[in-house]
Amino acid sequence: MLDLKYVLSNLEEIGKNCANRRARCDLAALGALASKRSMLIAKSDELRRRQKEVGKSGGPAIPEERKAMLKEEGRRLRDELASAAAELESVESSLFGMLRTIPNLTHPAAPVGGSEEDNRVVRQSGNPPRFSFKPRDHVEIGTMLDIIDFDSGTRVSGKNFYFLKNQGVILELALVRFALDALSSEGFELCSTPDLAKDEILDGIGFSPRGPETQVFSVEGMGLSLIGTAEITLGGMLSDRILQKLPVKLGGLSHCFRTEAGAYGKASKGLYRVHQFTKVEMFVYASPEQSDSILEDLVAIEERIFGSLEIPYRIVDCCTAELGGPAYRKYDMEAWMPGRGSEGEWGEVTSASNCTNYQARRLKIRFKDPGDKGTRFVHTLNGTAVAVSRAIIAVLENHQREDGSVSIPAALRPYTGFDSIPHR
RNA sequence: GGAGAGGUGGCAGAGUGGCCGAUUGCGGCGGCUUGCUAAGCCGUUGUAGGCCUUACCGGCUUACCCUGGGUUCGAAUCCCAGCCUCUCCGCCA
Repeated sequence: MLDLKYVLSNLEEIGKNCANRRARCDLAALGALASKRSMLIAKSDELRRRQKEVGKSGGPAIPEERKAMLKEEGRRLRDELASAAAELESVESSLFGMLRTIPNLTHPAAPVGGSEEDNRVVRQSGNPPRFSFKPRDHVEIGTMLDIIDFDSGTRVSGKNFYFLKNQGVILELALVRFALDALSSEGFELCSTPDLAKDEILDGIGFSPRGPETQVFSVEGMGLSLIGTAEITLGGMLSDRILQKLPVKLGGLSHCFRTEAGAYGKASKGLYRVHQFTKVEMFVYASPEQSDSILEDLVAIEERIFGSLEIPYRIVDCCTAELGGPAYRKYDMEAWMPGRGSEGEWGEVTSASNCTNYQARRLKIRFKDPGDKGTRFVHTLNGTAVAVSRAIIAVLENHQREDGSVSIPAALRPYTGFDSIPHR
């Protein structure tokens, strides 16, 4: 959420930003609600002030007659206050509801554009591998090697669920451990997080837990939802706190659950778009001065991880329309997936965002600036270290051999304990 | 799951209907004292919203004593519900 005062005093900038981001907002209505809110607060404050005054002039030993008058006056104030408070509540709920739909400001260097084609490719590492045979996709490989079982997943849990089996299980754990070790050596504090979180936390991070196009599964009657990413739990971890030392770097392991509502029609074979996967996530609380450069650091870590896995990738600077609500700037990493499309395609495997103070404002995460009295909101950043399901696609498809077996990249072998997955 | 105790400012800990945004101690900050240190003395010290003023400083006001309701002219204080913590018992991966 943006700062209300900032929005009100920079209407033109906000309007332009909303347009760039393809977000709808009615700033005139917002302004009208905001002045109504100020008026109602002033009114309630004044009523409460008089109420206090009346209360104080009470006391135990005053004449009955005067007491009766005070009671009368007090009751009147109470009723007036109740109606003002009710009106204020309704005004605030529409005002803040509206404010929450306004997306974050945008980094001046982020490309302006309305669709994926407007994302800017920043750099590429490696080239798509050349196979002397027709490469298989991961669904075929996974089934052949008996390491992924989609049919059982569908029977037990429904479409877009899966079982990992045999070396597939070990591969998942190896990727997780590999990523955790990488983060640990980068100074991240490791966490394994809850897989469910309170709806208010989801909301603060910018996920809407309810509603028709929600991306998250909710637990009936509990006020809890299955998390779509550990960004939610890691960001919630320090909510309502005043931090002393920045940056705070957390590396979180969790399962991620997504409904993928509205994702019909997009290329989504096999593991690419599933309802549940395991992910190691980076989350950083930083000062406003640090956040730009930390975003670059996060991307560099992602690149080292995929570089070590010997997977060709490219980094894209996401355009305004693709940023989502909270991100100020976002870099996606796309890995080459030889089995995707007819001749292979780039597919998103990680994503790193700087959300500036957009999430921190709602989650009330501040820090003390030693130079300054008072507190300021921190900046939050997040980035994927390894999203296991998509990493498995990239590993299997890039390292496949003609007979269907898969060679394990050297960096991963200490974690798997085997150097290839043979065809059975 | 059952029984008890409790949740107050950075921390400790008073406060059982109006004099309480809250005694006091510690800590923090500023100053005095001091050859240095220790000690002592004086002062100061929460967060957020609204209005006004504004280059800056600031002024007025409201809210916040776990959360949400209620009683009352008036609630940290009384009542109800919930959450959390601690102790004991039971159950369990």
